[in-house]
Amino acid sequence: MAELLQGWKRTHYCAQPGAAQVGEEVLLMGWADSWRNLGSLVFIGLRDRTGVMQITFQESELSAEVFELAKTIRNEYTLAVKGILRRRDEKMVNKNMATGAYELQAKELKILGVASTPPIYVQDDLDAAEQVRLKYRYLDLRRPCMQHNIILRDKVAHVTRNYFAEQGFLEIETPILCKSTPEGARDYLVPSRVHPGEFYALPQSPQQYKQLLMVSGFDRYMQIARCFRDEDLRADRQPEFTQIDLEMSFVDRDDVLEVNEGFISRLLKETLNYDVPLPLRRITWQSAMDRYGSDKPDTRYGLELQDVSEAIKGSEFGMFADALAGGGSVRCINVKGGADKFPRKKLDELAEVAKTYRAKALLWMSLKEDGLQCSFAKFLSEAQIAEVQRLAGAQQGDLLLFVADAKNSVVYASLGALRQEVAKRLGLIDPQCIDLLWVVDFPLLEYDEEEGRFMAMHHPFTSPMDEDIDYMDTDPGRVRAKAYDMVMNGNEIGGGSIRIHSPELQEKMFETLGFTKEEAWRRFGFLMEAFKYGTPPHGGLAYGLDRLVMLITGASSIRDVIAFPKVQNASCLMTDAPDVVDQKQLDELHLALKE
RNA sequence: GGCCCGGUAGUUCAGUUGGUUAGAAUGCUAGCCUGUCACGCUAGAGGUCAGGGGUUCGAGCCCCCUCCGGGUCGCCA
Repeated sequence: MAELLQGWKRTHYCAQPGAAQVGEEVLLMGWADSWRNLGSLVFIGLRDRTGVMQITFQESELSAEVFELAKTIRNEYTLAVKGILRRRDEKMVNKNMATGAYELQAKELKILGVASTPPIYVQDDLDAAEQVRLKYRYLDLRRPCMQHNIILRDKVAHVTRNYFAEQGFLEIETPILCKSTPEGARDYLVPSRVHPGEFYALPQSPQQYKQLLMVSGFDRYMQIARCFRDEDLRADRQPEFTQIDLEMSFVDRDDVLEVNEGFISRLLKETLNYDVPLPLRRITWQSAMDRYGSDKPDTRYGLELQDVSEAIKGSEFGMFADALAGGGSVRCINVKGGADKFPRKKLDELAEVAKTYRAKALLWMSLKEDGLQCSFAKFLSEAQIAEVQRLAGAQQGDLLLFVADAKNSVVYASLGALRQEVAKRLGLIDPQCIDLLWVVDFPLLEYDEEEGRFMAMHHPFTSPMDEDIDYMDTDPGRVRAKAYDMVMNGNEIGGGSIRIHSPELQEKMFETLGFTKEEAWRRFGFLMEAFKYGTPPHGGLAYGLDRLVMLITGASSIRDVIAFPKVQNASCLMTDAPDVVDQKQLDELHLALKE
């Protein structure tokens, strides 16, 4: 039977008592982490979020009633124990335990909650399937490593609020029930009871609200904001996630970057005691793509891409000729000393990686001791081969991996992925290294073949660069944006831009995106209307808080840093959401389900 | 929507060429034990082999479908 507290008050957390409390009465509350019954001596490990303290129940020192009760304790029982803190004898000290030099000699005991046999062990070395962990998430979260992640997440939130408050930012909440907007991710919709047939949307981000706050004069805004996107999940993507969202007025790009460099440096100092060298390196989007094949390059290792299109020009090799004729390119990476490390079978595995990203094939050139091996040597002259090797900086023992495609996006994506794969396989990544940089000068627009029009690469409120505005009519693909991403170890941890603050330019942007004037006003009229009443130049940035905490804790999925995450099909294994609802609820919302 | 991997005691797994009553560890239950800390010893309970269908004398194992979980491409302004 569960007992009541009846006035008992905890004096310490489990890991707190030490030399200062020896000989004193201490009252701890927590969960039974372990139990060992030696007959007339019972040991209980008592756990709370700070750690574990050993409790001893000695039959000779206790009333029969208390001792009998102690013998019934099993794992995960919730307990309150009153006792005297003892220093353990030298030979009984447990060096594997933070509190191993002490133990609590119990005098009184309350079993506050009994526990059924837990479906998972509440231990760090648990290897249960994630499916089981998520069904019993409340137990999974008792494990010290999970407690650590969640507590560190709290710390990140604290440092964030403190830093931005010091910088004069105001924390302002924005609505969760919003207006659905086209462009961007699929919205989660909420039906309106009062307005039959109409829907709210959950925010994909507070983007438009924070811009309106700039119009209102709250010139520095921040919010730890929940965002929702109805798209497929990944290890680092959940349907609801948290952003550290910022916006500033009367600033240009460098002002935003500077404030945020201060933030990331403070954050990594206070969480990991890591000193970030400032200012952060900046690399243009174009150069990130050319050198690393990615707009979020991991620059902890080399393996840079090299364009060899010029060298192979004129080759009759179909794959090369097609790539160049189609406006694409042939590029390679040089795996230094890789000639002997990738036998045919492993090259085939790498080819599979490349093919995932739509590369038609992976071509290779291996500079082995006993001569050149190359999948396309017969199509090139000796001079061309020599030139390829020169461009790639190839030496004896190196392995060159090539992708040729008429679409540069395929060449970039597949070689970018190969860089990562090769680096992982060869152990080129120093796990201690933290690599931070800005990627700047993103294209404003990118052409979408399916839609047959230009789409905003970032979002439609992003400002073009001043000197590129004129190209919006003549050559939209060439316009660069005042957009920037912060990248950490090959992960995009934050992104933002200077926004358009002129109603005319905003209208022009919608026009370029193929909106009619009417449509643009219907969807975004409130924003363009607002811009007519005196709008400061403004810009901001948003960090993915979950991703940031994942990187800081070293977790392999953001699920491990979110208390109650969803699984791949966006359901919750613990609550079984989403679920069917009563017909009455549907009727009230004027909804009929499709047969 | 596509591709890949997985689902066998509470948990983690093994299960040979398709062949008797599906095993191990751990956890759990009961008993013994005053210094355990992966406690030990003794005994015991515990299975919809994810679900459905098929092939076969016979299916955990082979085939088909479905469900569930993971990774990934598309998607994610």
